[in-house]
Amino acid sequence: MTGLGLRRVPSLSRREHVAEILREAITSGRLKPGDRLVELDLAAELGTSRAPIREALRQLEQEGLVASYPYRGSEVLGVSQDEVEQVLVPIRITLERFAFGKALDKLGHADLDALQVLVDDMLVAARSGEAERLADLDIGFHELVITRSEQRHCLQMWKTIQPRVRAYFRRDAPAHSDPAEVARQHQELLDVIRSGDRDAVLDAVKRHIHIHLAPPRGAESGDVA
Amino acid sequence: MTGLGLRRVPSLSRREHVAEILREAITSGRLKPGDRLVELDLAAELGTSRAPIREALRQLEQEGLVASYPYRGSEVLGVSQDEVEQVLVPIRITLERFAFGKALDKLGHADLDALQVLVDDMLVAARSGEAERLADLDIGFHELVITRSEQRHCLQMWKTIQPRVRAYFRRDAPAHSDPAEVARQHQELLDVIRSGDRDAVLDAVKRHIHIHLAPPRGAESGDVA
DNA sequence: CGACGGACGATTGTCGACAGTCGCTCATAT
DNA sequence: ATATGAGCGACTGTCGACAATCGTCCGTCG
Repeated sequence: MTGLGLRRVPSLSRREHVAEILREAITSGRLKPGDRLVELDLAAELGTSRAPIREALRQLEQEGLVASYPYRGSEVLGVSQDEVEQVLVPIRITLERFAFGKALDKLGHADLDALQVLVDDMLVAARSGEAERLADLDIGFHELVITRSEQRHCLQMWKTIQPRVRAYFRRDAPAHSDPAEVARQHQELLDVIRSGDRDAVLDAVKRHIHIHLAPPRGAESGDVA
Repeated sequence: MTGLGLRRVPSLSRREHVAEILREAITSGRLKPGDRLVELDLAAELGTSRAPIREALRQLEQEGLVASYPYRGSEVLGVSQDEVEQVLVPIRITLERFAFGKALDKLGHADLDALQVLVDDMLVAARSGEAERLADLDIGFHELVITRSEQRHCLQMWKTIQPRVRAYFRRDAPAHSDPAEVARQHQELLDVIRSGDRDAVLDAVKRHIHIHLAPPRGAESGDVA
């Protein structure tokens, strides 16, 4: 009975709530790679039974944040730089190019305004040094467009890989770019979207993600090894 | 009580078993897009309780084969041609290029022999018209290499998208290429792997998947719309 | 005759209990 | 002292029951 931070909100299933909490704890670094996840402990902590916990763990497993071994429990996973740069970033580009292309015709004025608000907020967050909030806004920007694309498989895959990317950058990557620059990049992208030039958008998305996630570190080339 | 096709095999958890059965039913087309999945029915059918069923459904949901709506159940999803060609294929290429690159140094003689056996079997399957078996061998070939790459995130993502690709081709795509050609393509790829030339392998993988999954249908280009 | 609203059936979400498995400890024998 | 293996906790896997929710059917009222 308890309910430690758990609200009686009916709009969000318990499982979704649990997954959210755990995902946040992992991507934020509060739970580190190698940490063990004991179902009973988590259930007690979140004031629920093990059933929702187990289902949430299955989901996090598919997201690559957690690994489970039969009868031996689950642990938090790490993410390698190679994986992020050579796999996750290209996949994100593929997904977003497809989604942005599909979304172009469907973005209305209200959507463009909402995107502009997000960008404006980014600037505010950047100035006041709220890194967490900046990251949330960044994610919100992309997620809004992908949602508008009405490609649910695409959105779902994006949500699947996103937490891993975020976990990597929050845990292992040093602050990699000027916060204000992040806001500026999104403004640029939004401007291109407004132009309606499909090819330009696809190209901008590619550059945007590359710049944003994998800033040039010098000339690395012999990476696959 | 019963146990309709359910073995007391302890090596495979019930959940994994359920997921396997459902995945097969969906990719084979026995369950069609729009079909409803009722937990209690599935549980009865598979001689188990709802718990493993639910966890399996969560997994299939992440794989994009089914969708669930709170308090309203789950249904089988369809896969569009656009999604396969513009999203799943590029993602598969990204994943496999990365994995094959990583696996190159780790493939021993035994592995190469195993791959050769698979290719030989493909030829047999192709000749006797066993399409199912041919597809299984195809998947086995790629999965073996990816497993050897020892990139578990990569393997897991591959397993996540693979069922969708298979479902699409089994359901909606007409027999798209000569069975014998499939075997030949893999022989070629294996030969390049044997050569050890990394760049050649990466290039071969790209071509292999493109050819195999998206045979030229003429000149389509205005697709994003 | 059509709109509204409560009751019902079907199905999902959650819970607590029990069974099975794993790793470790500790007594025993060599 | 070391190897062995039975016993024991701690935990996960599974089950059956109960609570919550949705869609629909049907009776009532305008």
